[in-house]
Amino acid sequence: MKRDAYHHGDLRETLIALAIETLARGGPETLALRNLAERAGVSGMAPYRHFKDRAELLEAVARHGFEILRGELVAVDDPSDARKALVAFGVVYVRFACARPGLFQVMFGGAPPTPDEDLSADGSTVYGLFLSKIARAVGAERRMDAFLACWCVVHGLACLAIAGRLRGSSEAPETLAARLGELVLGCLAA
Amino acid sequence: MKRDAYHHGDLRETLIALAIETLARGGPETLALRNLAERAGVSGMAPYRHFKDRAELLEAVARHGFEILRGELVAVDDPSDARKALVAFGVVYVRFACARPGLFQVMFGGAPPTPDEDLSADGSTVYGLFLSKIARAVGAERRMDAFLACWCVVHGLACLAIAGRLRGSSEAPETLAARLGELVLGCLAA
DNA sequence: TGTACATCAGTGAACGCGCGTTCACTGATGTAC
DNA sequence: TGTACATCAGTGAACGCGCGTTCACTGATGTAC
Repeated sequence: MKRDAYHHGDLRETLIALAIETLARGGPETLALRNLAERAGVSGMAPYRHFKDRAELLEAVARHGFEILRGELVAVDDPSDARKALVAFGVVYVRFACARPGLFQVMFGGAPPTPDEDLSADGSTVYGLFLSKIARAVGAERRMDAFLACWCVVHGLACLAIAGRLRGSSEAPETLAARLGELVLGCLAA
Repeated sequence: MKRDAYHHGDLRETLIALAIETLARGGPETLALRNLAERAGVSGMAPYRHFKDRAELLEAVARHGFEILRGELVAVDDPSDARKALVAFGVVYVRFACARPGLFQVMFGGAPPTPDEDLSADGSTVYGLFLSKIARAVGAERRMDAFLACWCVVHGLACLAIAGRLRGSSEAPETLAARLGELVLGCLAA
C-alpha cells in the first residue's frame, strides 16, 4: 500500500515486522534503528515518528511476539482434553523459542509487562491460557505450583535449546518438550 | 602483589574478576575491554596481551563462572542422601543465577563448551555433579529424562527469576526452587 | 658476578565503525469555511 | 468547488559517544655464557 509514496503508510508495523525478521537470526543486540529504517527504505530519523526511542521499539516488538505466541497456542488448543492441550502448549512454546530465538530473548529479556497483564488468568494472555488449562488438569490446592513447574520445565527447555545446551541429546527440543511435559503432568495429576 | 609495578603481575585474573564484578549488576553487553582495563589501572591495550579479543575474555569469564558454581554445589553436597543433595543443588543453582544474573547469562549465552566437557558424567563438572546424583536417586531407564526435567525446572526458574517474571509470586526464587525440586523429584522417584 | 640479549608485558596515539539521537527543515495530507 | 491552513510524516546533515582493534613503541624481566 503506497509503498513509494512519501508517506509510507504503515511504517510502524513495517519496522516491527523487519525487527522480528532480523531476530530470527540474531539476538536483541543485532537490532539497530538505523538499519531497520534503511531496510524499510526510509531515512534514519523516520522511526522516531513512531517510537520514542530504541527501547520503545523493543517493547512493541516484545508485545507483538507475545501476540504471535498466543496465536500459535490457541491454534493447538484442545478444549476437550486439558492435559493434551498443555502438552501441545509446551511443544509450541519450545518450537517458538527455537524458531525465533532473538524474539524470544526480547520477550523475556527486557522489563516485564505490567504486573496485572503478567499473570492474569482471563485466558486472553499467554499466561492466562496456561493457567486456565492447569486449573482443569490439576487440583486447586497445588495449582500455582503445578503452573510454575510446567512453565519452568518448558521455559528452561527453551532457554537451554537456544543456548545450544541440548546438543548432547539426539532428540529435537520439541520431542523433548512433549516427553517431559507428559512426565511432569503425569506426576502432577497423580 | 606488585600492583604498582610496570608488570601488573596477574592482569589476566584481575580482568576476569573485574568482569565478574561488573556482571553482578549488568548484562554481558555491559562488558567493555577498555572499561575493564581502565579499572585495572592499565592502558586500553593491555588486555590484548592476555586475550585475543573480547570473545576470548567472555569465554574465560564463563569458564570461571562454571568453576564458582561448581564450588557452591560441592559445598552443599550431601553424599548420604542423593535426593536431598539434588534439591540443595537446585536451590544453589537458582540462587547463583539471581545473585550473578550477568555472569549466568554469559555462561549460557555464548557458545557452549566443548561437547565432551558439556555432558560428561565424571563428577568434576556441574553437569557431572547433577548426573551422578540423579543416577542414585532415579532408576536407570528414566535417568536421562529425569536429569533433563530437573535441569529444565531449575534453569527455567533461574531464567524467569532473572527476567523478573516471578514477581507475581510472593516467595523468593530459592524457596520456589526447593519446593518445585521436591515436587518433581517426588514424582520421578515414584 | 657481570654483561648481552631475547622475551615478555606493558604504553599511548590513532582509526574506523555504527550507533542513538538532535536539529531545523519540507513535502504530503486532510479539514474548515 | 476552491482556497487557507494546521498537522502529520517524512528528510538529511551533523554530533558525540564508546567501542574493538591496529600500530609502532618501550620499559621491565629473566636467562645464557
